[in-house]
Amino acid sequence: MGRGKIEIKRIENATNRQVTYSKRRTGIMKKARELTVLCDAQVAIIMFSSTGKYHEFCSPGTDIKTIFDRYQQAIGTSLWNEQYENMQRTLSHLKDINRNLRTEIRQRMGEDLDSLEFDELRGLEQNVDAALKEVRQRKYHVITTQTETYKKKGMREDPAFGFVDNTEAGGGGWDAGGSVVTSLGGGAADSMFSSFRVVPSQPNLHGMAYGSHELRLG
Amino acid sequence: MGRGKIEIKRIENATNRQVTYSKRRTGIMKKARELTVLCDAQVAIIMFSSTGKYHEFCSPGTDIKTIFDRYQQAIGTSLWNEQYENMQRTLSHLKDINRNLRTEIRQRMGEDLDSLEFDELRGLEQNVDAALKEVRQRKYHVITTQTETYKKKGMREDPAFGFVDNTEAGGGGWDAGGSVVTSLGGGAADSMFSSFRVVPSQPNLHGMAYGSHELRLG
DNA sequence: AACTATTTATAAAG
DNA sequence: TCTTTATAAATAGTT
Repeated sequence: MGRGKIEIKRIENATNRQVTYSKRRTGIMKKARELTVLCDAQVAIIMFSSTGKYHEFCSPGTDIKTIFDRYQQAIGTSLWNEQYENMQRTLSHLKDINRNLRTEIRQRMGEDLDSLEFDELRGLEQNVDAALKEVRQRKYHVITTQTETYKKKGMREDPAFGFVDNTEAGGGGWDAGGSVVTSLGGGAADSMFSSFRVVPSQPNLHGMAYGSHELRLG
Repeated sequence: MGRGKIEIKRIENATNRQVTYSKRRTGIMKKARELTVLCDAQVAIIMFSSTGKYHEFCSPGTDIKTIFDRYQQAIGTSLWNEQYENMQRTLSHLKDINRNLRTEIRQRMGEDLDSLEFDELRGLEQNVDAALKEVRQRKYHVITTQTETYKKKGMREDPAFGFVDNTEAGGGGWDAGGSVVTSLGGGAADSMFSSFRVVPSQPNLHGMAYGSHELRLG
């Protein structure tokens, strides 16, 4: 429809191509709008020109997201399912791990021991016993060092503590700062942390009140 | 363009509407195809008729998902950002919790104590000490019960163990079965589990080899 | 961007 | 739904 018939193949002249794109784009958008009104349909169009410019059309009364969600429903499978499901798998995997970690902590606190076999109990006992020795040793070391430090006043770092392993657990792609404070999923998970006070500047156990567990153990 | 001019407003006759929809839809799709070829453009179209039937067009050499990802990039903000970012927040939150749980476990094992203040060490010591007593008590209980059971042969559940708290940590929306086996994010996280053998049928600490920690504590 | 000869789309009819 | 056909609409080439 024009002064001459044209072959449907790429227009080599860039200017012509751009002009034709503009004209025909307008035409399509108009057609889409008409279709929407005449036939009570919903239409979503997205276009990218060869120069990278984008244009969109969407029937009034809805939006692109809605139409695409509906489309995904229609074809039965989310286009973004793969990424989404990957995250979901990662999430539930992390939850499983966390649940196990919590269980281990509880058991290391002397709780929830019912499910353990005798051999496991014996292993746990030995392990906790060894840990207790380590903690005591460290406590004595600290108190000794402190005393010496107070004596000398020459505040210098103890060489024995130079190698602190800062290896992180995560390592994935979604790192975020911040400390663990709020609840997640509500429920028993939180009770685990109810006795802890996390000090933001020192994300480890600083400020965690071990002593408060005495209430439970009492 | 037809035998008579028509007003652009909803066609009330349902049959006419459907016919017009069909014709014009075909027209738009053809135009889109031509635009794609002539102008080297990328076009994605999704339509829903008033009867709910859907039709799509997508430039060859690409697909709807690609065009929409590109579109989202173009407008600068993901249409599905909210859900996505929620998951990401949840993920990093879980990772934070996970890291803290691991740290607590290591400290309960007598490792990584350097960062603890004296008061924290004292609290930890008391807590581990109390835990040790609990574990020993439970161990003796088990060994006693076992002995009695062997004597009586009257295999019946011990009433004292009837109330096992099965409250779960998760409770969110993305539950999934499966046990914790594979790595997550690689790195130091895995070493935590290297000494555990998770028994799928019993997702807690059954089969976890506490004894193997002796290697570390040497 | 505007013009216009011509092609194309399509409304109505069969 | 498919074809026909008269007519409206779109647009290629031009200015």
